[in-house]
Amino acid sequence: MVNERSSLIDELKSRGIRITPQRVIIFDAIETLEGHITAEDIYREVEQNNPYISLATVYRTLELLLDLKLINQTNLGRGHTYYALKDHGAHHHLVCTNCGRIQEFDDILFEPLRQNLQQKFGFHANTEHMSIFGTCQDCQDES
Amino acid sequence: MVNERSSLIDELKSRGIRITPQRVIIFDAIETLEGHITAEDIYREVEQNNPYISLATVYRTLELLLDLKLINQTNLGRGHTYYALKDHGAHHHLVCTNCGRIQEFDDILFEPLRQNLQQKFGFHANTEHMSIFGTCQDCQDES
DNA sequence: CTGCATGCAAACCTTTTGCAAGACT
DNA sequence: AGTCTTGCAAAAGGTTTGCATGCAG
Repeated sequence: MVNERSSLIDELKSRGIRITPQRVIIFDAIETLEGHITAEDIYREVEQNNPYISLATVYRTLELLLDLKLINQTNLGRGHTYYALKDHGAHHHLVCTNCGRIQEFDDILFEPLRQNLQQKFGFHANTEHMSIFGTCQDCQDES
Repeated sequence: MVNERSSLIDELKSRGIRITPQRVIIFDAIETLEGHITAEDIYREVEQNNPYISLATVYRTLELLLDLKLINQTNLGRGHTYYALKDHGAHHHLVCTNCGRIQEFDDILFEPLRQNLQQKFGFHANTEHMSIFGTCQDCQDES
């Protein structure tokens, strides 16, 4: 019943954490969906393979992955929490507050600011997953 | 019953929007509290002057101010929505994910990144209210 | 006077939790 | 076998909404 495809599974196994069918299916869904997704997204994806996984299990699995620091958690908008695999690489998001579109940008652009914050405030910015709100090109053109 | 102190009131009046005692009190609270506050913060502040304003009215007033683009809305953590007056000046926040402390930093530090985003992606970053998560000096020293 | 705003309480939505039953190792 | 995980349903927390009443303009 255990599917070896997922790198998350190996990770859990190596830490001696129990592998269940539900977890395997949820991991698959997370890896299939990519990017930042909600618990609901995962639930809907999972339904296609196994209609009997409960939303509570999705949340509990996400919590597990958070504890293991294998995923990130972000609040991009109202009422929804978004999750993303960490090995997705250091990158940040430009969230258009008009159309909702999300673009990624590389961590390197963030480096100067990060250094400044470290120097001036002794603040160590978590550079793994930042979200910047604003207006994207298309929406600027429209107005 | 109308209190002229608030700049928000003038703003609403000039747009022909109805001024009510509740709105006046809520505006005062927002201006007194400053910074990013939750609906609950406002509600508690308001209680001191007038115990009979309902939470629903606070939310409806915040929605009104959002529509008029007089305030910003942000999600700093889980389950809470934060609001801030836009005229609070351009500044950003360093949120320590360890101790919860919030420091402000000036918009000028953000300028290089903003220019980069504009050039490379045509993305107009909303520079009014950014939050960066990380670890503050004190928490780094502890570990 | 008329329409918009308010208060109250119920509805909503997402997320969390208690508990008994079931599965992994 | 023993412990951890799941499902279900209920609870929780923040936010929104319907409706009758009340007030601003």
